[in-house]
Amino acid sequence: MARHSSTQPTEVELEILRTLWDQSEAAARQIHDSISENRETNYSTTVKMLAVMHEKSLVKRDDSVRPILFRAAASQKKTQTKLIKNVVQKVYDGSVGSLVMQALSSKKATKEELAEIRELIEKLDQEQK
Amino acid sequence: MARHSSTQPTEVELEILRTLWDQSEAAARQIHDSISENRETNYSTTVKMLAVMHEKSLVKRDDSVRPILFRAAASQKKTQTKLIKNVVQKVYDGSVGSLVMQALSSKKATKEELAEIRELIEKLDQEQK
DNA sequence: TTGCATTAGCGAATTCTTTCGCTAATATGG
DNA sequence: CCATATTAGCGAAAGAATTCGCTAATGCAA
Repeated sequence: MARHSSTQPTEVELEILRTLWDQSEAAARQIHDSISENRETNYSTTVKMLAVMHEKSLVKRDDSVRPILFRAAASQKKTQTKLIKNVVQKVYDGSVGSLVMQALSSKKATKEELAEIRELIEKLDQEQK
Repeated sequence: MARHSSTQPTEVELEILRTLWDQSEAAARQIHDSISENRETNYSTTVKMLAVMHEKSLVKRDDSVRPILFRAAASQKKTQTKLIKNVVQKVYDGSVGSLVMQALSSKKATKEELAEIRELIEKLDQEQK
């Protein structure tokens, strides 16, 4: 039955989740309109994906109301963390440092971001002592 | 024909690429042995994957020698960069800073890594001035 | 209520990835 | 050179992810 235990969201699923994180709660129609901005797709498809995602417990649905409302089952942060861990594992052999280095040098972060990161590093440095 | 223009390697393809980056050049057999450590799979499958990857131009092959030797078509760094950009785009709305912050705080980097990162930040800071 | 529009659900088709059996080609040791 | 093992290639099947047509259910406005 629950054939998808440790469910990494797929491409389309992620797009749907993104709009849900944005809107916190939405009906199929809104979700569809939202992802339609990037991806040419059919309302039916969106509805189906929502069904699939509900199967996988990626979304929760409130069908006590019409139209049915959807929410992301996991927070954006949690999901991101999982995805990152996955990438780090898959392409950086588990070395977060490498990922960070490369991310930083390949695409510039803003000044503010850099400052923030620097602070974080101070803190981490302390902890490690 | 070339139906895969901007080809993100898939799961298995990545594993194969990883061993190629490691060994720089290898025959199907070696590659197979290498990925067999993690993934239960068949020699035929590996050979087929190599064919597919050649189709997609993910690997180059030298068939002037026997056994045929394979190389990754793109460097590890280039591929990693693409993958990161992709993730950043998909899950962080293009904000490298967010990715870095989260990566750093979710999984600890080593002391050395932190030092390195700190240095990099100094440099980036300078450049931005 | 009735008719029309929107929402929901389902099964089947499509596309992409991964798998493998089977055969052919090539190398190797005796 | 022959027998046997290893390597290469191919097509088809199995598995996912994504798509959509069609129908059913529900809502809404006249």
